[in-house]
Amino acid sequence: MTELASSASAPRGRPRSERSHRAILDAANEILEEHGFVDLTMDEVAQRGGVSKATIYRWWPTKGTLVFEAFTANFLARQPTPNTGSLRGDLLGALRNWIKTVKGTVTGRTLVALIAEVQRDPDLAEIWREHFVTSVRTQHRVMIDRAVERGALSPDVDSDVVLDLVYGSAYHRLLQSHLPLTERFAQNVVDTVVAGLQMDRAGPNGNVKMT
Amino acid sequence: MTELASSASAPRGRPRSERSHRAILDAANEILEEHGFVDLTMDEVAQRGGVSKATIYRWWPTKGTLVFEAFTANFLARQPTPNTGSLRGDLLGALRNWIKTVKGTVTGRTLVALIAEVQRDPDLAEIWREHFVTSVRTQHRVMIDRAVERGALSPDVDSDVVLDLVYGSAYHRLLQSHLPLTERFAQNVVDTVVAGLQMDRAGPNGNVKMT
DNA sequence: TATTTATGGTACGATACGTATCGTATTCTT
DNA sequence: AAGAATACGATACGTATCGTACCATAAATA
Repeated sequence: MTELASSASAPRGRPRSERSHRAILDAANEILEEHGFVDLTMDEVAQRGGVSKATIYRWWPTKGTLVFEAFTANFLARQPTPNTGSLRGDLLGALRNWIKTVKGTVTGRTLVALIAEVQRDPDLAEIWREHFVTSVRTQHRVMIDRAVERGALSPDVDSDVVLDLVYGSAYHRLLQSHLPLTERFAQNVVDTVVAGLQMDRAGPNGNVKMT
Repeated sequence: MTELASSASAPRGRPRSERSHRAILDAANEILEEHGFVDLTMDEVAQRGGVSKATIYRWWPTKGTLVFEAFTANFLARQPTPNTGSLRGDLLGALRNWIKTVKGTVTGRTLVALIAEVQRDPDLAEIWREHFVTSVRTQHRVMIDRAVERGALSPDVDSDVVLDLVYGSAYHRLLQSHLPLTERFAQNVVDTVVAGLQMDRAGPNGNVKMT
């Protein structure tokens, strides 16, 4: 990304300190665990990482972008896409993974805080959509594509709507906190969606014109 | 709330200025329209409302609570619960109302900002759940109860999950902005959910133990 | 009239983001 | 070896904005 012709010519000046890079991200993750996003201050990241604040701002324009990078790799690694042979099994497995990752965890609290921050910072919102939402959804969409390939699902099904139904309802409970993310909830959601999709192969999703 | 025995004894000192009360809420709504939640400052509310900042903080402990009150009545008034005689018609009508209210509007931007603020302020979160989420959901649940009464839906259906599916997916698109809130989206969501619920009267929601 | 409560005006404390400056360090180029 | 380019740590500062403190005054009751 930074330099495509890496072997041809090395960059001119002093190279970026990989040690500082890691120290900053590690410090950010530490503070996130201890205090959470709102009470994480850039001064503390600098102090604990043994770096200057100028160095942080040289590479991350805002607090949000820093926390985003500290968070993302960690989160994505915990979201493998299951492959159980059935749509129901895949969706339920994926939703269970997600719940386990976010429910009552630092990761979950940081996820919530980042979604909140995204609503306040348009620049971060763009990064969020392109580097988080898009990649997660691309991964998740595989489950639906496989079901179509197996012939278990009509190709006319709108995979975006399927993902919105499953994950939208889950994010809803995470953000509104009106009800807990239980195993029963996961099963009800997946069962209802899968039933709704398989009802008619031509499909409820073809009913678009029926008002 | 403030004084139950209103007729028996009037409160002792100078009464609250209803003029200032309204001026503060009006100013807040004005600024929300012009600048949005993040750039709304309490000083500007005070200045534009012709009141002192101390007066604002006497009645609203935080910026979030003030904006919440300025927003809520306005929003709730725009969310009537349709009664079309069918579950599909009701849910689709309600979802269309919601989309119309939030898509590309000041109300929508303020809703988003308040949900973000709720994630940062636990006190506001409690008010939000009790005075917004709960009342909206109570209203919406009527649509499902009516379907059960008509015999169109099993009483075993978990109405909370139904609401989470329909509104969760919609809030998901509002907050993540990955895809637009189109008419087609609304129809797909409602059709899939309704189909999933009616598939088997005993129901997908009875499948809880089947893993 | 005394007491109680609310108001407007304003100054101030606290916090924290993000910028600016400076001398120094590390690397490549010539 | 000298110079150019870039990164680094330290630190002070500007800026914004929330929320509090204090005052004299206004409006109501007892």
